[in-house]
Amino acid sequence: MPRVRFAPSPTGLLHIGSARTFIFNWLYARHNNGTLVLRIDDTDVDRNTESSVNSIFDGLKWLDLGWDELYHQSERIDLHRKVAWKIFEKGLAYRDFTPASAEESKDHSDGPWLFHPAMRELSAAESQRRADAGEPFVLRFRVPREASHPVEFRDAVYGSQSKLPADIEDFALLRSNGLPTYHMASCADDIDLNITHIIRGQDHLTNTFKHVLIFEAAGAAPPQFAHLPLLIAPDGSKLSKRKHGPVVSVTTYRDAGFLPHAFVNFLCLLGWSPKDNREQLTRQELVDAFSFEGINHSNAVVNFTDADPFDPKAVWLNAELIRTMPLEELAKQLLPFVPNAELSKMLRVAPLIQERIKLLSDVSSVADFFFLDVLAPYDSVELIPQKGDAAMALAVLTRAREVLTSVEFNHDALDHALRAAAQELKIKPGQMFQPIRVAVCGRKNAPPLFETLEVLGRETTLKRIDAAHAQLRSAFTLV
RNA sequence: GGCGCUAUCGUCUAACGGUUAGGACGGAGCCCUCUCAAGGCUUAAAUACGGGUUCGAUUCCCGUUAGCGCUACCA
Repeated sequence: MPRVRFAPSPTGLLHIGSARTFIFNWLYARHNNGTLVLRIDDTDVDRNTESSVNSIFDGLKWLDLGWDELYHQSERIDLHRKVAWKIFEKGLAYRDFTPASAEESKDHSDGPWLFHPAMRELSAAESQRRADAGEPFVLRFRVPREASHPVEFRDAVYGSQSKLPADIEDFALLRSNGLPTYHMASCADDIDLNITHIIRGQDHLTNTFKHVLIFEAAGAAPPQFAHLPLLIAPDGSKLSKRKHGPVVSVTTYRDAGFLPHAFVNFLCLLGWSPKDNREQLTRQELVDAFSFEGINHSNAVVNFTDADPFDPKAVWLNAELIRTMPLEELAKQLLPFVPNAELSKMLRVAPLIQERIKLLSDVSSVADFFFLDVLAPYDSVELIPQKGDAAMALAVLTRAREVLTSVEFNHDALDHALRAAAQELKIKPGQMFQPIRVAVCGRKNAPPLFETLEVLGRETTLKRIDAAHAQLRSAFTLV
């Protein structure tokens, strides 16, 4: 049974790239009947924040996928240290007493910095003596320099990888404050938690050589690796909160009214494909179709602009899902996006807007007039129908008021009565409907008229027609 | 600078050496229609560049260019 892990570091809001890594881990685990471990990588005490941890949980819970086991790396530091010193005892790591302040002298301009020769060659006795004297040091991995054969591993996505030791620096295992580095903590935990597959972003591909070295030094077989192409911005740069703002954060999508599954579906299509032209997949279909073979090698652009912060494909996927939702479910989901709305009302509004909204939050701009007591001000010109004038609008409203006072408020009755009224006035149905629509909705673009009136009811309808009538008369000083 | 990864329509992607290079989103147009949507139909749009290998390269190899990543006592 495979065991995979998602290991976010809580240094900010949950990033959509992290969310995708989580999703791919989840898919792999579910596809293979495995276990998904959530591990909070919080060893960097200076940068970790409580709110960031909360943001991660908020985001992951919203995705509604779940996980099987939970660990906090900060509670496992003793284990990390133990493994580090085990590696030291094997002679595969050494103390480096170079002060942190001298680290800037590392020369990167001409090839990579590899190690401080004097420190790497320090005798065991001398090393021990200085440590006993309380001199601070970092514990560095002793990358084998004699061996000329490369470090190798096979990535499930990118294939065979190899790197010469001459290109790998003696990286740190333990910091001078005694805390493990990311590499040390991560590998020690992966070993201890029996992780069989590490699925993570491609930014770790070159780090993996170090990790292979650690696994071997610790006497453990390296797990399988699968690196994912990165998510990038339209300009090709990496997505960053500082540069691209809220679009990189999962909670932004939640707050904008994305359905969790639409978001998951969208993210899956970034860097992975089922290879059979399917775009909309259910959760189960994703689980069934997922494999490392379907993962691409090149970075994927999340297509957003300043004007349009969400990738159009994500929006489309969301709209498609909204259209196929059961109405009761849709109404419930819509409720939080309209202040003071009641479920009973929303249940009647939902069918009218189901195919007119792309995001749940659109309800507030598309259906606001159903929930308002008094309409927001609108331009009287809007009341004037196509190829008509103010007089026509006034005539329509006058006649409409008469008709709507007596007609039964259901779709067919309204349909017949209003069309008949149009015929009487010798105008087109469209010319009849527009002034009424604007009068009751406050705008030209709205759901179909008869259904709308039905939901609004006679009282509100007449009140708004009267208001429009009065507004029109004063605006055009008509009799 | 060194090392690594990558390169198909604007974007996401398909095409185990042989296709009129396919699909989706978005765009444009038409139809439907009480507005807006939804739906239907049509359409524009791509193999980064240069060399090989081959009867034949989007596909394999090399180079160039470009992008990204790593090169921390961050993760």
